[in-house]
Amino acid sequence: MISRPYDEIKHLIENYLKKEFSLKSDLIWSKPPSAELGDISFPLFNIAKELKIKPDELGEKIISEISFPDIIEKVSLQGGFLNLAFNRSIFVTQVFQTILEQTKYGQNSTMSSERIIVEHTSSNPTGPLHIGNFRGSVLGDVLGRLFSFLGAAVNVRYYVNDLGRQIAPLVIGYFLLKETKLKIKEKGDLWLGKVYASMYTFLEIQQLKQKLDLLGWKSQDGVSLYSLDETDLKTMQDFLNNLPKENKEKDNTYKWYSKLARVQSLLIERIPEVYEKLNSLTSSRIDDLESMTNQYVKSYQEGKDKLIVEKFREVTKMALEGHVETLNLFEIYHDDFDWESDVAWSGEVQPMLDKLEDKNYLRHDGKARLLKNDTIAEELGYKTKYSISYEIPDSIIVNSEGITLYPCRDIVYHLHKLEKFNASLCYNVIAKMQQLPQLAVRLALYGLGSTDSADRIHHFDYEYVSLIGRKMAGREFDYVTPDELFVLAQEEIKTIIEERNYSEEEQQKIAQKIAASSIKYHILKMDPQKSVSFDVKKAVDPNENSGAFLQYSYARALSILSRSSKHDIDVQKILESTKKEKQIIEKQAEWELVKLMEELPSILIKGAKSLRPDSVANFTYSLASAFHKFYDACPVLKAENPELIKSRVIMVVSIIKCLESLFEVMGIKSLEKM
RNA sequence: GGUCCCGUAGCUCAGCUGGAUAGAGCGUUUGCCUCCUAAGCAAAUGGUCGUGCGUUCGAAUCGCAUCGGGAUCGCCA
Repeated sequence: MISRPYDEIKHLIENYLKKEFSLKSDLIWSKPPSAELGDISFPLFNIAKELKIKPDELGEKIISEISFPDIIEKVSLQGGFLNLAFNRSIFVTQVFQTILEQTKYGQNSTMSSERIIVEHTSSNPTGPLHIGNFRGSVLGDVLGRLFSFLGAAVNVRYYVNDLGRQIAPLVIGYFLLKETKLKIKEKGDLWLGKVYASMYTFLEIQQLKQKLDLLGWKSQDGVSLYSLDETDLKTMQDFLNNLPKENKEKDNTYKWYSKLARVQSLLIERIPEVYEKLNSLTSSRIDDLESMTNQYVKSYQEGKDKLIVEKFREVTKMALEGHVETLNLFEIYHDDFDWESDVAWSGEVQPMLDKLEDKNYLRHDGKARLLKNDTIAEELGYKTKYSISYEIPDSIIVNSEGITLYPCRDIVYHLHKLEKFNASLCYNVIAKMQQLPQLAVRLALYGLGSTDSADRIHHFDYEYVSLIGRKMAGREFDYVTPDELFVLAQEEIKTIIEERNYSEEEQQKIAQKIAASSIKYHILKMDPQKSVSFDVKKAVDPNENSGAFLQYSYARALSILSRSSKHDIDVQKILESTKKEKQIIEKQAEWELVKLMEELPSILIKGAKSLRPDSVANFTYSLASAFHKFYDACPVLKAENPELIKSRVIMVVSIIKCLESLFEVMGIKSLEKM
């Protein structure tokens, strides 16, 4: 356990109060609003009330009866607050020693008894990652790093959703193009995103046309089933307008029609080559895309048709490779990849459904099956346990075609997920949108009797990211990818570096590292629960975001050390002497910096326990900021006297260690020069 | 309509196990490189913490109500 000066003092007073007054509640410490009042403060109101004494009287008693250790220099009482000031020299000597004696400052074994799975990203292999799901990647990555820094065994997994119905049109389109020997000139996942957007639109247009046919609209002869040409648009509009108002389908169909017309023209504008080429291929080669899609999905789910399996795997692997490439740019890595299709082929889905059926936890609606979420939650005490008082809606897990839906595989997957790593905890870093399906999985596990497993699985949810003024939509090929942000950020950064004397190669390297950390930091620093409207300009602006600010503080610190020999200062020697000598604090900037450095270990623990990786990011910012202030206010190598030089050199070494730990936790690369 | 999340400075956000005068960055204005990297520092500007009521010695923080924004609620994941 970490012993902090703050905690020591707290325990000292607390123990006194417990012994003398048999105090029951905990003592709380806070920071005084201004430096003159001291460094640590105890509001006495609550406990004074419990002990039935006036706050000031209690304060007097504490002051007169406790003999404070040397580290406390001043004790005072002010309006019910007991304020204490540290002896800066003793405090700093102690902090420096703690920092220097650890290989990695802040690393500890708080979580060493845990084995934790972090599942993150798990994006659909239908296109590139975009900043929406990338937010999950960043959060999951840092969460994993944090747990691992605190001693937990961490296993980072990616669940590949390769079975979704939406993959089939992509696979169909991909092979239509492949047969034409078309060369792919861009990143695979981006390419697939274009194919997916096109094919899905064709499918929807077909469905719309069929729907309108049912309502009595007649499509023209010789017009493609998969596109809305001008005559289509006109006759559809007229037809829909002339439908009687009371027709229930009218409004929705009209909306659908308008949306598709818009999407079609958007895609023609954005990705003309792919869209038009695929349109003609699909029109001439495929009679009925919808039934082909269903056939493909069914066949892949069964996994018996080798050719189909190969086709799906080829496409999904291509997408996945693209995702991994993107993630690696940002120092984000996975240990294992689990394929949804493997879960389906394990043959365990049907027995699982049967079991739920036997226990009467499924509701039938035609061929469709619904999980009786509320019944399970009620009967098995889930509602009481997690104090849920509202009614949980049922979830569809098998559709009316008899096709099992995503949650079915997810349930089976989760039955085994914990075993795969012998995990004590599992965090699924998944968008908030998935709240209900995630709850359904847990409830299904309850229903299946795996209560213990269910309780160890947590949905770490984060809000979605939108672009300013619009939503991101894969089906409209409208999203911002981390890759393009990376390129933009690099360009911005290069304009700054150009003024310095770096070689082309160095420039490139530096720009890459800064771009990656800046984007990552920009996303990480925000509360996961806040929905974000993403401003590309701001994400990429080196002045706006502070990823560079952090790296700059590190580079500045290193640069001081690298110049030490020129000033005849032997850093190694100074470090060796720290155990014997007392350190000096002269200026306020130094004092603020030391106090922050002292907090680092507890910030990490708090961040991990409260599942707030963003708090680590924001702390790092404060620390870097305090260092910049120190840098400006306190010359190190040219300090007034040798003692001060020593203390400040140790300060620099300490801040470097602090930043190294924090960078490791956030997956930010440090730069020696920038 | 039910459920969940969010409303803090012109903009983007910290602060929320209740604590003293609510903090950063961007923006606007002004200083600081003969001195360890100016991607920095210092200063000015800017807030009835959505609104109301309640609990409390004390509320941005807790409770209730209300308004506004977002997500989700039977066949997509």
